[in-house]
Amino acid sequence: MSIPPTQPPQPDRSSAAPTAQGGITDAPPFRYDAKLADAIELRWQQHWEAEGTFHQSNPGEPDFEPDRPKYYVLDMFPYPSGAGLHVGHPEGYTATDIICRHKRMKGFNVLHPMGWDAFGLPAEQYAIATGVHPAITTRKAIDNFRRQLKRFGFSYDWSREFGTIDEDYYKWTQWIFLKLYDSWFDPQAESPVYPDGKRRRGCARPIADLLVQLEGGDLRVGAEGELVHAGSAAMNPLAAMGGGAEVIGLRRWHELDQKQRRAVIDSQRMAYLDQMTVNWCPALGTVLANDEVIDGRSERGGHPVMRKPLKQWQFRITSYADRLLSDLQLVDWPESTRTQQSEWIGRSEGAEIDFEIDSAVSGMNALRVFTTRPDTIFGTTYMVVAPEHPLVAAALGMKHDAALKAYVDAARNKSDVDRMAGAEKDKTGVFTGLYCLNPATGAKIPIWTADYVLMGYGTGAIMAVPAHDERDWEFAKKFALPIVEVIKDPKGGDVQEKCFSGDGVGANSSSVEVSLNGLGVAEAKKTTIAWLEKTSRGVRKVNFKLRDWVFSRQRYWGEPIPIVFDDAGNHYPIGADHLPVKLPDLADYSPVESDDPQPLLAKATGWVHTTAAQAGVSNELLPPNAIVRRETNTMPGSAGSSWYFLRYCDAKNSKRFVSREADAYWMGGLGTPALRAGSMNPPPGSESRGTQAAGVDLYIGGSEHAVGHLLYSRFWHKVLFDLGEVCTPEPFNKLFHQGMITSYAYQRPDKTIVPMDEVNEAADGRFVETATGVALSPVVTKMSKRYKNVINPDDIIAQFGADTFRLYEMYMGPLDASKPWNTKDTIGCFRFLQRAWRMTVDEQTGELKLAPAANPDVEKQLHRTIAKVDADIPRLAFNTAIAALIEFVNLATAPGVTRDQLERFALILAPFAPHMAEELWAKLGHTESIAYEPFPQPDPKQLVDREVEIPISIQGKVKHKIMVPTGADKAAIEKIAMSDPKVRELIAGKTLSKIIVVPGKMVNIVLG
RNA sequence: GCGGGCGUGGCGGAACUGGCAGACGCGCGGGACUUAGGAUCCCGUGGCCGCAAGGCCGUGCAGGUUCAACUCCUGUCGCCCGCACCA
Repeated sequence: MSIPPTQPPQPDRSSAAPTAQGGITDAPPFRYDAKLADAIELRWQQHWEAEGTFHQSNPGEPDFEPDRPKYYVLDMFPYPSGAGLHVGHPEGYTATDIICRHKRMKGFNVLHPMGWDAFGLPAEQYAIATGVHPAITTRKAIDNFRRQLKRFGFSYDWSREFGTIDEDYYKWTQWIFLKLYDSWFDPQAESPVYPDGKRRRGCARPIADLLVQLEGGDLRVGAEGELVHAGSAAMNPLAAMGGGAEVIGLRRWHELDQKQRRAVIDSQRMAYLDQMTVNWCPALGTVLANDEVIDGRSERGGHPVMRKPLKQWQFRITSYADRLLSDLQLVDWPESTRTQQSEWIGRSEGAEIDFEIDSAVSGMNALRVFTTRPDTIFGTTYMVVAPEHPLVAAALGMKHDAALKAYVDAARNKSDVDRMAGAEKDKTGVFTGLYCLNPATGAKIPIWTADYVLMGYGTGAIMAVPAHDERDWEFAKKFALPIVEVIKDPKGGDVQEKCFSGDGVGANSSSVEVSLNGLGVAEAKKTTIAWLEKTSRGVRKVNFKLRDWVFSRQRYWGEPIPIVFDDAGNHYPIGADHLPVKLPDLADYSPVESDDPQPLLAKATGWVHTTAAQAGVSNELLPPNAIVRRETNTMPGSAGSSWYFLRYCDAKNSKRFVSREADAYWMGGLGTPALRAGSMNPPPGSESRGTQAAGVDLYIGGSEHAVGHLLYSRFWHKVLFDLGEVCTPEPFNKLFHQGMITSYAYQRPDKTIVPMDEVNEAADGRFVETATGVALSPVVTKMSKRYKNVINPDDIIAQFGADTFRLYEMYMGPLDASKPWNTKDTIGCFRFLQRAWRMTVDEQTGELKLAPAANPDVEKQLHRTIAKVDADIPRLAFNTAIAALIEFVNLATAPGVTRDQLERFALILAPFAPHMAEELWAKLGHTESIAYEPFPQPDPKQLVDREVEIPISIQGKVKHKIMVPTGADKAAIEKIAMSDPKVRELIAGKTLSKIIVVPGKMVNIVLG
């Protein structure tokens, strides 16, 4: 490193210059105002950039320091929009920057990268609106974001920067897609070893392994193409149901023809192509994932979303449901986020039960249902199937029923908005004309169809027990179906009046085969399932709400899916050595608004039609000159963000998506050799729940990603872990969500909101609408263009500088709380920096002015401040750390600080206000950046006083205070208290009942 | 409806494991320096009573546990976030 400037840049103040507050000033030349802050900050930002101060090398690189422990701090990378940075971005980014700067000073190798989540719908839509190619607008937005982030002085290692739209990057996104394409989930196999030393059951394996097992005869193929273990134990319990051990239609691999074999393999892939009902948004011209649909409307734009059958690429995330759920226990995440994920996964235990159909329906003799309440089977008085259930189509095929047909058609054509609105309204439904038999009672019961039963969950059919299920009860009441009580409410409620879904005792539940009478719910469930399994009428079953991840989008601005098709519609992967499949240029990339999905890339006809050799398909799969058609769907926005944290570890690698060494070091959690060998304790501040799962040490971002991004990333990471490509089962060890920064807005009495620039503040502090004079009340809302209450970070930096901005956002309140921005309050942080500056720098000359000798009170307070800041930073309690810094300056201003004290103060200020800290550090004569100087240690002796003041309470109320020696025991304190004249006076003439002494804390005297 | 979280001065917030409620900042009041101040500095600032000393009240509301409750328990009201016919 070169010698940094020791003189501050001389700002232009030749004439009366505007101050931060815009008035005319004759302020001294070295006053810390907006102009000087700007000069200092730009000077240091240029210096850091020129010197590569925050470049962090990887293991194996020349200047890598292997003896230091590692710490990987990740921000959720931004989606660069044309609007530029929002004040919400720097909130999380400042927090991580403080952590990183602190860790560096504590001797860690710190990985702190930044990049761009740049594919996606908004850029495409903006491009459509303006007619400019999304690549151009996106690059421009990235440049602006980068400029803004650099202006905050964040200590990113910019050498690792990339965007998801970079060919070097999406090449590997496509490579991961192919990894998923070329693997299957083996429920019998065990995962690689977790950091806890154990393996987990159920693991992704290469398709090649599946072929070996099929060819070797270990696996056979069932009637419906499912895999069955040759050892007779069915992999799919359903296959064993009904047919007993002798499974009909079990075939060996060599008995299958080419087409059948392909179908079996393709149906096992982790990435598979299948017809499914999708969320189709006609207005956006694309399919959306479940988490992109809010209340039946698109998350972006709020357009209606329809259900539509479509062939789509999907990921078998459901096969990981169990591990995604149980591994949540390994990570140090907010409770609310873990709860959200586990509810999204939605595990429920119950049984699948076959009800014999008591009507002649061709090809169907049983109706299979899923229930979590098998214990209520005796109370089943009717059945309900979803309108899309095959049984309904069968019923319609047998006999014309106008009412039934009308109902089914209506349900099919309903958008999700309408169907969900139905949830609020009455139950609807139609009798199908079919009956089945209750296996418990033998009673003949009707089969209805109703849209409150969803085809996508369970088997799309339920056994209705109106006595003990709220929804069934409502339906039964409406259609006058019988309600039979089979669980006695201990409180004696009447199920004809109100359904009872709590725990109680079985009743009316006895047959020749089984009796549940007198059993509690849990016991009755067990008994029922045992009976069902014994009589082959049903099996224990676990269901999940989680659906497979739909991965096809009909958009332009996304990663192409590296697949081609032959004439017969068979798909083939593109060889890894032919990646990336580059996104072709399109003359016209506007969407085709249509009820019938049209991928945009189909317009690139020259690109779509190619040969196997040109596309890069292995000639083992297809002859080189075979005519093929490229996949025209693209990947969703969540593709690139599902693994970007891995790329940062080794961003320039052209051989692998991340080198094994870089992954092991940065993601491994036990990066330091000494730590790995157990010869060193983890450094203080690193003790989290973590290293059970390892991964990124700290990940900060918004809670809106609690299910989408954070679940998808976990899934990809687990597949890569199972396939041996990465070394940890979880990507993010500690997760933290910053709260939303809101803003004030003004509300009329009718609750409508007035834009900020149409509001006047009256002299008495009340607010009125300028146009009407109507009185308004201030409310806290999301920042929004509509309310004109959006704060632009550039404006704040221009007014106060980046150090003030950083301090203010961290000082507003707890990091995870939602807080209102109040520009007025920023002045407090600005004044703090100004006072700190004035305390040590002569405002006329710019020279340091230091006290010749240390004031003991200042010294003591400095040690306490160091201890407080050092403890608060790892807790992410920046607001209280900053308060402590302010207190120190307030106390030290009058006596002044010595050179030695200023050094320590600059060091503890550095994580928060790095520019001023560097400036002071340089003024102190240092030639190296403050960034890697050791964080000061407090002297423990300075942290305790010889005497402490403790309160004396009488009857629990503080009446007096006394001084006692630190460490005095109960007896000593009681003696001091009782001999104190004031205390004697207070208790004179009263009867003592009890004296409670908490050493070092307080004394409470209880009178009789 | 279900799940999670939160209610503390005029405002943002602090208070570690039950032990002095209101740290720190904004705002406000007073003063200093000033031709001037929307700059800067100093003092004060939860409410009520009192000249003062001091007293009483006070962490959404109502109870409870405790020598002691912002903190724990029960009930209740309000706000925010997530999920929402998942059988």
